[in-house]
Amino acid sequence: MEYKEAKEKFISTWGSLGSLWGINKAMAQIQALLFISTKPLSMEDIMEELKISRGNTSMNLRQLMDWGIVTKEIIPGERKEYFTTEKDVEELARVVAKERSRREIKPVVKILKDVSSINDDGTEKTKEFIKQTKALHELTETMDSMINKVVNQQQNWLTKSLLKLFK
Amino acid sequence: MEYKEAKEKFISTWGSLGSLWGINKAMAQIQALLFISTKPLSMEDIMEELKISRGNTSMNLRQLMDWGIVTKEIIPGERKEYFTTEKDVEELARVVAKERSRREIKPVVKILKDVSSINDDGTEKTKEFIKQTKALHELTETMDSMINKVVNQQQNWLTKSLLKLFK
DNA sequence: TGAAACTTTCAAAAAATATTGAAAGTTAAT
DNA sequence: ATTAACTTTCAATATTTTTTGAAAGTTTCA
Repeated sequence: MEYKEAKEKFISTWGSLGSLWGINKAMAQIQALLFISTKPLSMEDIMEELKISRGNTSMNLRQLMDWGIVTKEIIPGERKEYFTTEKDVEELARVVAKERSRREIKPVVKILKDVSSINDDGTEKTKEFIKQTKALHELTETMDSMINKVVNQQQNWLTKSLLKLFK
Repeated sequence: MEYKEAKEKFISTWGSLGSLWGINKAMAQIQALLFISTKPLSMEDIMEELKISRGNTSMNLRQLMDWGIVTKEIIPGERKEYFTTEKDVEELARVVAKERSRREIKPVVKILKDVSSINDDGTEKTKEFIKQTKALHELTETMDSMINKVVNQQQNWLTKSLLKLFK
């Protein structure tokens, strides 16, 4: 396999994987492109490489910046804006996990807590509802706490310690 | 909050959360409904409660069965088919994690392995590509191995041991 | 075997989501 | 203050995904 083919395969795979980490295709592809680039890229560069429109590029770059994964790079003497992504995979994983926890898991934990706290009127269906949503609440909270613990560790802790632990 | 309101809130929250665990809204809602039900439900029951069509119900029940989360229950003397879901949250988490690993993570790990194995022609861009995709391959493989390790543990191991470890 | 009771399939329709592109907005240099 | 170089916004459009519903299929019982 040649560089060009491998690159295209990587970008498209990473793009379709977007759903797994909760972002859209273009967003994932832009990140993938920056991830393997040896230098910061301009909006033009990205549009050209991925064959997507200016508006699309602009909106998705903003979202990537909101996630904290991509940063603007100002190149002295240049008018254009350039972009780079976090190059360290573990830091990347940490940021993604943290954001998903904040955006998606925490709100759900809150709702599970609320709905599992309804008054027990003694009926079977209410008892079952409380029991099941409580169990879900506890599991979700445990998972979230795990994620956040991992996320707050030092560089390399993730691979080194966890791999030992689980292998 | 009354039972009815809590139930509706739970089902709709769980439904919109579907994306987090990689299934669609109707599928997640059917699972949620079965999860808090005190008895197996028929297709009619589900259609009625969730206000969705027969075809939709049938297709999504099949998918839930493919995932191994929902099972058909034959009630003696009844012509209709009834459905129940796995009621134990940890078993549920285990099944979901295992399926996602198999369906989504493993194929990606394979592609990452392939693309990171291209011939190093000595150019900077090829070197960067190999370095970055290798790092991603390793991380993804580590994560997947963790997930599978957790997934194969005994009942309760997840909550009891991991919580202690991370709290 | 016939027919009632039920489930599955799938083409068409609807809904949700992503993308475009051009106008409006911003910034920096002269 | 003007203009050139660039970015952002957003209504319109395209694409993808989900849902519907009716016809076809299956099963069970008499």
